Amino acid sequence: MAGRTRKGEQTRRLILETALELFRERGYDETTMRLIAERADVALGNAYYYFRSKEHLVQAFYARVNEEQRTVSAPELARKTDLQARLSVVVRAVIEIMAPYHRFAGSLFRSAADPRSPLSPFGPESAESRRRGIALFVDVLDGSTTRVPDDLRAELPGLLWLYQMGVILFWIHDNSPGHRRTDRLIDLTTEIVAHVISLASIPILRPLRRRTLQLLAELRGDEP
Amino acid sequence: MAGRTRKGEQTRRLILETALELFRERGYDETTMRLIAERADVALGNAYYYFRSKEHLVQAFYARVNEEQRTVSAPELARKTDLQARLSVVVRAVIEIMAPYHRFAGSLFRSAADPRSPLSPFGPESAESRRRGIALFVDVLDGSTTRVPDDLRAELPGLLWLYQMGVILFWIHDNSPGHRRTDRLIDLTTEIVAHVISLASIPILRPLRRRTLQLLAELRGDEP
DNA sequence: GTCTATAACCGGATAGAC
DNA sequence: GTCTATCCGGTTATAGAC
Repeated sequence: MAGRTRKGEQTRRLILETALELFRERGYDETTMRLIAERADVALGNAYYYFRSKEHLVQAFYARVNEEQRTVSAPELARKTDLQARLSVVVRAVIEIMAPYHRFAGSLFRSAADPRSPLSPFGPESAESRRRGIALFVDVLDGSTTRVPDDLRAELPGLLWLYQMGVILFWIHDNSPGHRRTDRLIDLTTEIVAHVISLASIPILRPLRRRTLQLLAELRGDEP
Repeated sequence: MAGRTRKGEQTRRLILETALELFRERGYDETTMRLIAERADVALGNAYYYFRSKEHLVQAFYARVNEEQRTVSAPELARKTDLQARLSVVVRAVIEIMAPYHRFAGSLFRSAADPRSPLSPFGPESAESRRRGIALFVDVLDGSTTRVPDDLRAELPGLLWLYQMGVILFWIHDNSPGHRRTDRLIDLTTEIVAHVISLASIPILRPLRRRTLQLLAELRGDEP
């Protein structure tokens, strides 16, 4: 594997930092591999030695966002027990971290939806980063005072992670100053989501809940 | 504009049919503009004369799917009044029509999520095709016997169109034979969706409904 | 307005020498 | 690990024929 020696690690890091810098400055398409290599003062082929493709640079970006999201949210999560508040903290964090990459993130989501792309958040190459993303929502739930029915508890983190993906998709299309519209979306939707979760226990909705859970259970299992 | 004369229309059609054929056979990336031109027996430049980019060929694909979905669903819609049944008809239709393009559709959804891509279903270039897609769900609702609160009625077609996009996204990732898993998803989710819509009228859920509609109202208006 | 032919540019990706 | 040279395909440009 690439980047095993001290020197290799340094070169790898240099290339990644340069790439992220350029992504922020110019977006995805305008950032050519040639430009990354040039600014990092390495040969084009060398960039490809460390990152098999331009898309693999993006995987590295995902991993970093993930990591920072957890770090940034931790102190606030330690202080809050209200489900809406906790949800809001982590979702706001991910948007805040990605903020400098707004333009970049747009082109990014391209590959995200392609199942054969190594960048698809649903694909096998992203399993690890997805697992970590979902794990954060396990913490969000575990630390909250809201009562969640046991059957739902198992599925909820994955659903909340999907919800977060939805927010990110919205943010990508949001050009309001300081992503105000996305902030507002988070305000309103975390409230709705928390409300729905608390309603999930009431009797009239039991059939709906059972049906929904059955659906989720069925869809698990023979995923490619 | 290109394709105004009879002959031009024919050439345009020839290029499009050839492209769709190749998309079915080889997917998106493997289908080069050079290959399309070659098999259609036109010059490369001529293909670009009728379709400004490879992505514009895809817009044409969207339009056709849209059109066929309406045609194929029409007879069944004329006979059914149950909301779940009607929903099921149109969503199944769109999957059936796209079935031969499964691999192709995967790479397709790439550009779909990029707001700056001419293919984004949320972008201005797709406004017309989106409008038509949503219009079909207006028909689905209008012909059904389910009672829908007035405030919700305005928003629902757009939401159902989004739901359909979700199904398509699932289908893209579905490799089960004969897209059985997607069929099952449609069974279960149309039932859930229809159920939720019918529940929307009951009093306990009124606050939730109001809040959700307020959210949607607020998000409309200053979209980029 | 339609179309051909051909050359060129650009950027992602790879091969193979050092 | 790193470089240079090269391939490949989307896209553009040009010049001219019907």
